[in-house]
Amino acid sequence: MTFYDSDTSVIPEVRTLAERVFHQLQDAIVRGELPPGSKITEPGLSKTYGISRGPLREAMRRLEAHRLIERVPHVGARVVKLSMKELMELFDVREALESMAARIAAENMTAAEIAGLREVLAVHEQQADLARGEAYYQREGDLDFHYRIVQGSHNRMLMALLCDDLYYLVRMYRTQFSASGSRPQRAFVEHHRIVDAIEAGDAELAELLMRRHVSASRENVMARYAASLEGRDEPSVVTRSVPELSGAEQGRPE
Amino acid sequence: MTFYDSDTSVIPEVRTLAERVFHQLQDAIVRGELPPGSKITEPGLSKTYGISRGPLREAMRRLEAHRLIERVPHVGARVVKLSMKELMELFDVREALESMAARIAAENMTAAEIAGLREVLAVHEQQADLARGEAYYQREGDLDFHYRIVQGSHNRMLMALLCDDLYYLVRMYRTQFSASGSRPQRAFVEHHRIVDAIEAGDAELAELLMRRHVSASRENVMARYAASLEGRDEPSVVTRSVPELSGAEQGRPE
DNA sequence: TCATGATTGATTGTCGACAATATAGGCTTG
DNA sequence: CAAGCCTATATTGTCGACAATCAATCATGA
Repeated sequence: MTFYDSDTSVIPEVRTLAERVFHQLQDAIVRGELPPGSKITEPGLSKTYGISRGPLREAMRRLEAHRLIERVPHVGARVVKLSMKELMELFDVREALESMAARIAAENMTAAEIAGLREVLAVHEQQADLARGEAYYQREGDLDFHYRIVQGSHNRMLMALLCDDLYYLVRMYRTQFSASGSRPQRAFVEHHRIVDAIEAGDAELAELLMRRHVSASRENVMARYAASLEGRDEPSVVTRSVPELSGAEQGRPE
Repeated sequence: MTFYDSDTSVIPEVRTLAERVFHQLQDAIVRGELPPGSKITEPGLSKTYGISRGPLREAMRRLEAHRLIERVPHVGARVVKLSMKELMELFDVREALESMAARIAAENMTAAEIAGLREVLAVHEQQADLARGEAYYQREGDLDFHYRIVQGSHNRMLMALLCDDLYYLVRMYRTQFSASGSRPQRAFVEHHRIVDAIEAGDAELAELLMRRHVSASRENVMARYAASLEGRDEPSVVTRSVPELSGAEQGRPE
């Protein structure tokens, strides 16, 4: 049970049909059930989820706002397909935003929140011992760690941008590029040092370390991508064909 | 004629009714015609703009995504009202994002783009000579300057976040807090130095200067706010009552 | 007089149907 | 045989009406 599941995925607000189907679609996209680039049609999803096109359009509009789908007027919508360039752009934005978050968190985080952070790290350490190759939990845990620091900034705008928008894209990229966790030890150490800086109230150091941490993650992804282009030894960038859900069609958006 | 007007406000896409009324509403909110905190109702706007509730709901959903209105299920929507805390949060995010944008822009901007930047600064200088007290154009020009640098980063995600979302909030704050431009000379100098760094390809310096520039602007706003709280000498934070458009009601959202 | 409850009014959520537009395929023509 | 046009179909955009929910008002009782 990860932290962000407890307040975003599991029954966040079931007040309206549009809300419900929005979260269902969001989950389907992030999990890879609706593969990137696949065309999604309103009548299709309408029948699949058993609702009218009204609330469905509203859900799709929200998905578009969160950059999970792309719509073209009078043409249709497709699940967003992150190119390597866009993925690097995402890392740039994360670096800028999360380093700022770490800086503010170092100034504002409560003792309880810091304790929670330490607890998360402890859980990671256990999982790192158990699941050596299966680094999936580690990666989800990594996101959990970043989640808590952003929340620790107590900056609602940062939280909205990172937690509500960008992190869904990050999770989506992990399924799209089938990113099994590399460099787990290094990341562990970096996480610990960041928490140390936050606990010491050293805002500048926390910012610097977070910046380096995200940047290192970016370079790691970039290196794996470059390696996968020449020698196909390391299986990283594979567009896995996933069973379709509603007229999923692996086509080029442009 | 500002730069961003040429590709966001003036007839951006008239493909659908929802698009058109979205931009109309966006403009009305930013210009202050729909005052912050006022409740907007679907039948009201529906009659005002002469369209059905369908496309209107779509437009409102987009406004919500851009953080210009806030919706509560089964209750209604209100124009967002920036508190001082949220305004400071906005400056934090701007500082993080725009400093990153300046860094990338210093690496990627073309000679033509840099020339355009210089031209913008030249226009500002003229306007600073002409309209001394009326610094409104200067402020809009300031936003124009920032706009071009973000575009110079060639980072679509940064452009989307800053130009499509945050800058509308910034313009809205300027009407909400009736921010007439202070510290114009200082800002001029800072702008020039930033362009110098970009032209020299000094990414680190451009980043640092932009960070300081945004931070200084933040501190300036903060100081004016603090001053307006004690002595009412300097007229800055005034919630001006604007003529209503459709059932505008100056009520507290919570 | 004040608190509490039901009732009424309005607003939002949802649905099905019609009109406008774009894509795909076949047909005609050079 | 290829290229361009035209038609047909499916999808999107828009509309009006009905149902569900919330806020305010008014009546009632302590």
